[in-house]
Amino acid sequence: MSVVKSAPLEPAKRRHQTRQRARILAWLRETHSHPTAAQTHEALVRELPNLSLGTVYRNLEVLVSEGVIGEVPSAGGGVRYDGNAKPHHHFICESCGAIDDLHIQAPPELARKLRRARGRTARRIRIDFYGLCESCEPPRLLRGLG
Amino acid sequence: MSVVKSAPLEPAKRRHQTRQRARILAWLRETHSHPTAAQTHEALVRELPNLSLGTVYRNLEVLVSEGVIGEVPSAGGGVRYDGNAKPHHHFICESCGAIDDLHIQAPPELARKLRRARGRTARRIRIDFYGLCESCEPPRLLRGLG
DNA sequence: ATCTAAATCAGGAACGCTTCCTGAAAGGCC
DNA sequence: GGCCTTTCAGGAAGCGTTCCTGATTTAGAT
Repeated sequence: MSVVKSAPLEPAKRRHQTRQRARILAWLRETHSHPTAAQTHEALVRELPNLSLGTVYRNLEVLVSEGVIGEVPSAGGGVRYDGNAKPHHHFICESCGAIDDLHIQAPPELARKLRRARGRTARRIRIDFYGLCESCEPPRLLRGLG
Repeated sequence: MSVVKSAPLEPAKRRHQTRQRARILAWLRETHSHPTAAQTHEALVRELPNLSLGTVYRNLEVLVSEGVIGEVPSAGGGVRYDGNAKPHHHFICESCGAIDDLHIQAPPELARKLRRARGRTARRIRIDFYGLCESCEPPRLLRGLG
């Protein structure tokens, strides 16, 4: 048996703060798009010339696990990241794949419906609206002439 | 310039019906889980010994584009397939990843909120509830003693 | 400021899932 | 049955992600 070390209370995990992670988070927050890991790397490699793609992946993973950023499963199967940690929903363009944040609340009715249907409680509800964004929507003239 | 062929009206696309595609669809429908392409292949390769994984991918893609089955972007980043084409939503267990179909309707209020917030119309709304499924939920005795 | 141990990094190799390519087989239509 | 097209199996190629290595950076103590 091993003796329990009387170490001082320590946080879940000791983390160093690094320039790389700080820049990744900052850029993710000032960007309103929802970039992939590769896009994040591409955007930052100018100011951190030897930032490696692996580092980007690792740090995105860390930030997600800390709940500082969010993941958005995107259309093409890839994962995208979202610098906005506050719960919100998305409008996703079926044509160009653009993702737009929606700051609307899920109606409490939904939680009730779930409880009725399954007796379960949702810790989180995610709502994705699919449609055509403003740029991809064909102009009215071509649509509703009849 | 080329002369326009006076071909008879033909459906969107002419498709052969094949045993492979039929079995993939049938199995997807009788399965209540939401399998990946690999799992689908694994399940069918017994009765169709030289079914190739590429064929599974191609046919799943065809069935999705026809709207006969649905895609469910799953937690691990992979894509899962859903033999149930009728629109429905999902309850996803945060612990074990199980996906359960919910046959509830999105409240019309949601479409209104979207219109108010962005002036867009949703062709489809996806709602994912995240929580703990029955098997993963800790028993009441351990929870609410206080 | 210097030193030390642990965390993190860059770079590249390895891995797994998905797509693409080819010749062969089966389906649909006459 | 005969012909043309679609679909198939199998394998190679492609792409995104994870893993591995030794080198570097960080935080905290001296």
